[in-house]
Amino acid sequence: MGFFIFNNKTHNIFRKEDNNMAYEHTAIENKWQKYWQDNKTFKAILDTSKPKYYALDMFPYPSGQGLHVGHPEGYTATDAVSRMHRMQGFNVLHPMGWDAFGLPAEQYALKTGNNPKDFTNKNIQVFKKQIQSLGFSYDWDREVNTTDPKFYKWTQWIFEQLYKKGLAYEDKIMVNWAPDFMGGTVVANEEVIDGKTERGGYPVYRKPMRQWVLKITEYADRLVDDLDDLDWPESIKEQQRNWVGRSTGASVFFNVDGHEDAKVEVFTTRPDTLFGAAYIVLAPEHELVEQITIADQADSIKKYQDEVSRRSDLERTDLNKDKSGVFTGAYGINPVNGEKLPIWIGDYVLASYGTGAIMAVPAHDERDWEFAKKFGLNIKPVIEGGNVEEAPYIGDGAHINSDFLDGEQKAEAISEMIVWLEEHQAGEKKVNYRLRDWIFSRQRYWGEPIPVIHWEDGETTLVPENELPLQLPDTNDLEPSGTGESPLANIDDWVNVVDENGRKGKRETNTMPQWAGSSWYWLRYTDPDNDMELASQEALKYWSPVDLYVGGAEHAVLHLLYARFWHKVLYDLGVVPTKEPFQKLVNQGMILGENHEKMSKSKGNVVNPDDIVNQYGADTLRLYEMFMGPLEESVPWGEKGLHGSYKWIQRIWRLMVDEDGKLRDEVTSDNDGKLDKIYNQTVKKVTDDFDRMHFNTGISQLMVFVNEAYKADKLPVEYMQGLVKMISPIMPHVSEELWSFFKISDTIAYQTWPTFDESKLVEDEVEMVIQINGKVKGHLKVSKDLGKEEIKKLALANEKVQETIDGKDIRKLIVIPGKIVNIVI
RNA sequence: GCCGCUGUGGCGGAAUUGGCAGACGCGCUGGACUCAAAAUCCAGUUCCUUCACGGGAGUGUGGGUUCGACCCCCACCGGCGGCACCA
Repeated sequence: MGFFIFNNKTHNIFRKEDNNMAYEHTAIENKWQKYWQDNKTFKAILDTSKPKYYALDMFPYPSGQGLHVGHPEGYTATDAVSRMHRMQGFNVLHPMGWDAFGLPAEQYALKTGNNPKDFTNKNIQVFKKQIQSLGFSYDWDREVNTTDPKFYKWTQWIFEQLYKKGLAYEDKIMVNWAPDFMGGTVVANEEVIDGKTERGGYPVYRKPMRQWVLKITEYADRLVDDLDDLDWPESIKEQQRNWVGRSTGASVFFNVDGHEDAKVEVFTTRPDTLFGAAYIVLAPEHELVEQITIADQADSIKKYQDEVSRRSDLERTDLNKDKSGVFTGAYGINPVNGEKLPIWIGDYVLASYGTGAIMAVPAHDERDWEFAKKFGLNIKPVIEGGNVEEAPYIGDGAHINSDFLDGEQKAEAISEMIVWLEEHQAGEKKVNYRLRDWIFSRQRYWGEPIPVIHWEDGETTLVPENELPLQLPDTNDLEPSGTGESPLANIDDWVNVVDENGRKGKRETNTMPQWAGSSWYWLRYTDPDNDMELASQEALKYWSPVDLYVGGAEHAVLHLLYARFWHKVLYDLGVVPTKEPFQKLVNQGMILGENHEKMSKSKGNVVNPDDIVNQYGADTLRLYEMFMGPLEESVPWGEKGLHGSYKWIQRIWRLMVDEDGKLRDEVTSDNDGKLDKIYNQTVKKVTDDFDRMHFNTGISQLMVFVNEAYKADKLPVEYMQGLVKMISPIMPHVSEELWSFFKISDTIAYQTWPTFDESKLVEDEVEMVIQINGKVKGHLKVSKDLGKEEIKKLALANEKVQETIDGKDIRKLIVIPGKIVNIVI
């Protein structure tokens, strides 16, 4: 215990009367937030002489609920990375904005007769204030807002480019029609859960409707292949691959017996099992059904089709695993052996995937096997192994009953069959995708208007580029159209247009989905005020790509896939310089309630960040969220842990500041060397851990250093400055305040990140472990350069070792210099 | 059902290349300071056993590879997330 502790004790006596100089989080945080704002400390300026770093958060939807403690977790992580990079000499772009189109604002407006714009702007103000109270180093001059016409001008511009490239088209397609939802609207597949709308839980029906669709399928291969070069979590890449669902196989053509003009095309990933095909199944909606059905079966087929069309998706999949189907009476000819195969229809074959028709190989496919068992169809094995009467055999094996494929294994048989099919014009190699084109229109007011005009003569044109943005009309009187169109259909002034020749037309009343703005917003941050381009080439070249993108895993597929798609289209147009938008992606985990359950109002376990900031301060909240566990994991909130973080900040404060509010006398330029090793170790570990976003372990190393510093008599000023710098990415306010004691610079934000001296880390003596049969029996302090033989001798001479060996034979002796000796007896 | 992740003290979590399991924090226990409490500082804290010295067990379970396994391999069990008749 050094005199420093003693010193502290004596001062404690006076603390009761005078604790003015204690850590005052509110005053400090207000002071520095104002300083940063007034001085535009974090303004990012394009400067090609410096290396850039682009750290991005997924921008939030500014809901009326305000900020949740989950938000600051990811934000603090990117903020810490940004602050550290600034200190390491990078030119950092760290922006924030608002994904502000969306359903709640429109619902609110419909209910209350207000304008969604005002409501949204109010929510943004609340969100912004809350976010600013946490001290993030955003460049607020680059704030974007998807609902701002200056922003959505370019969303519309991108739509027009898609249209010109043939990637946006209108189609009458089956959509998810939710008549009870907001006066009737269409929702995307991904917004339907168990036959109900994701929000509100209204029933959803299939209905054909005119929709705008984006041809994302054209990019399917690139969306899969380009994942390989990205530094993303494997789970997210896997989800995207599954979503695109690329599968390689073959198309096989079956002629229909007695119908010269009819041909059934099936898709299969197992063309090698063609000799085992027992029957063919068409989706009930398949276009050939009517043509080939024989008169006797027509009634039952019709009845079945009606039945199926009334079934919801829920009944077709989840609830009904029982196979159903009806025989058409027609037969297909197996091209490889001329066998006649009965053609059935059944709803286990989906019209939307592949060709809507399959060849059934019941011996080697579970679904086909169930169907065949139920309807007593032939089950013929073509691969050895298993008993196909008992269960389908899915594994690999030698082919049998397969003519020229007999004896071959799966992979070989597949390629040989494809060669045969192509030679005989009976089929071809084929790649299929699960991914469907992206339904891009919504029947809503509060979204970007689709810049299209439908003229009375049937022509469809884009709104000319120089007339963009096509603004949403202001209105306080939103009415559901009731027809399935958006409320815009009621606003005659806006909908009806006349061109210079007197031709009449109507504007497209569909608007874009919420995904539109978020599919390109990160580009706008690079040059947010540009009226001529979505961003200048110079800015895009300098700042692209996003180096670090942090957000929740709930956007694993939709947002991140749509964003990649748009980015690739813009890349093809020469607008952006990189193939992919986000080089590194990190998903922060969820913050759970204290009861380990997801935070929700109904469970009463929601923590409001405002309360934490008031009681403990933003630095404590930031520290706690970074210390509570690995960023990627879901971790439960704990009030006790939060309090511990608060105490640690005060402990640092007291380490350096005395009761008179001055730097302690122990902080000195006189270095007695006692903290050399731990300090250099700390710089090394913290730099490394923060770099890898392992904040919890980096912070723990800083705690170790502080604990050591408390035991030291002298606190070298250089080390104290280094400490303040190292905590500044996590706790920026208190760091600025402590930094100001050194009177070096006004702000710590651009001070140089500490470096470590490697020579201070190596010790002349190392402690080695002596094990006997893998169990630790003793330790050995030796010179780090000592040779194996000497170590061996010393180890064997150890008293404890002698005792344990007790004259037994040594069977083996392993020496790893500097680490371990293991004696096997 | 399939795919991915995950399982370590009372709790959150460490262990970077296969080399002393449990860093750091919370909680708890004890001590110092105080009339007292709070705060602070110091020390201890995986479990079982022992007054103690010591001994034994131990990273979801069972096996394997290795001088040595939280770490690698095989099988199984539990938790979380995703997909789900995708041919």
